[in-house]
Amino acid sequence: MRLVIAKCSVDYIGRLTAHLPLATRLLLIKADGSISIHADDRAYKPLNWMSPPCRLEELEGQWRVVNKAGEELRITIEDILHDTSHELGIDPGLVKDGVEAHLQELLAAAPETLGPGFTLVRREYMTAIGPVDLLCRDGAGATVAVEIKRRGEIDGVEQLTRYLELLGRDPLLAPVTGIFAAQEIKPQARVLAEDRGIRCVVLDYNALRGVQKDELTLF
Amino acid sequence: MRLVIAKCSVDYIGRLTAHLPLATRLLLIKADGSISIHADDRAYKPLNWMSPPCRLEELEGQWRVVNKAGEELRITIEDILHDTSHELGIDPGLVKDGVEAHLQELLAAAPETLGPGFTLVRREYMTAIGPVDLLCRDGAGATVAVEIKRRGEIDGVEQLTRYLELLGRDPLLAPVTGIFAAQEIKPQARVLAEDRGIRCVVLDYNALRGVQKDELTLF
DNA sequence: TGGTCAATGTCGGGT
DNA sequence: ACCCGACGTTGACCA
Repeated sequence: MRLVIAKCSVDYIGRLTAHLPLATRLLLIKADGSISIHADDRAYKPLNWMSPPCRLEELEGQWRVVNKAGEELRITIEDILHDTSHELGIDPGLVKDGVEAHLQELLAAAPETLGPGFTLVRREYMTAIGPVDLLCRDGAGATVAVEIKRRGEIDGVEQLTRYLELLGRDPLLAPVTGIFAAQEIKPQARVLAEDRGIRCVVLDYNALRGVQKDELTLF
Repeated sequence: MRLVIAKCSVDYIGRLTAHLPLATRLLLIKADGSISIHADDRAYKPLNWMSPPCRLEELEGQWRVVNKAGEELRITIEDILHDTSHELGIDPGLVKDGVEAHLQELLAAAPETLGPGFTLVRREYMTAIGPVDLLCRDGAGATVAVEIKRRGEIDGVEQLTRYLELLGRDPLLAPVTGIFAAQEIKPQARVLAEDRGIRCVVLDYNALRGVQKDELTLF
């Protein structure tokens, strides 16, 4: 990893055109060849960047980065104030807990959370337009499609609606009802869902984890 | 801006929980108080970060970053290999060209691109569920809602469908037809749109710019 | 490779 | 502060 503080201007010509006027910035060159240009604010986002795979051609006062798609970053260097390189090695990577996949896992292990007598048919039930998070049967044996979100918003309701429309045409499954399950459901999403006859269920991650733990202690 | 290369492990407790095992990484501390932790790959995304506003408390071998929402980043420092600070000043900021706003601007100036006799009623026509990109009238005087995208995908069709449903209930506007206009329209989005009676129009950014330029030269 | 979806999405604008 | 939509979204996963 190479860290360069430089007075520079930048032009990007690719999916759009963008220009950065002359100023002092951080140029962050990584071992995979990627480069990002940071100002002294916004933790997350560089002002400009080029993702790998790409190639950096370093000329006098003019750096040029190009990728396969023909996108180009042109960095005009006025002055270099700092230039150091550091050996970092391969990172062991990030371990996450609490994302949607875990909610799905926990709910698949405890479908009765959604209603009495609920049983799981399949997780990630494939359809032509994408996978349904959970396919269940309710206490009466009717098919229920479940869309799981961390935060339930309108997009999620639309997604579930598309699945319901498709699944409802399958005579082996019809009639199919829907459940929109999330840790938090935005009011507008709830209105839209209920207007379409989709039941909303608010999930408690810790409680679900507790349920699973209790079940584990049975063995 | 402060650049630290350190052997560290990191824990994030917030919207989710995440852990980074011990390794050498870049800690990027910006003037606005934000911090991001980078490995030697992936141009764009840090492994971990905290967005401003947040506060960094620096103890012996243990950094702690917290924000208003109670999210926390705990950085355990094993060894510091590099530590420099640099004055960057305020960045003049990025100038973009070719984003959706420009497409909308150009199309608003040349509504006849969408069909003979088309006229503009309003850009960003407000509704209860959000702004319609363009509201037009066709050659026969009927209302047309136009959704503009750089890349037309299913989400955009859903969005336009919601607007059409709402606008169609307004007796002053009804009946309302829809146009899905984009520089590129994905096949699945086209199928969905046309299935719902929405016309698809592929836009040529350069041609549109040409039209506008021609009009400008008339004056 | 292309399609679909999640994300600690981030960011900006309007109400 | 909430809501909504764009983003060079990025990134992962699966057919």
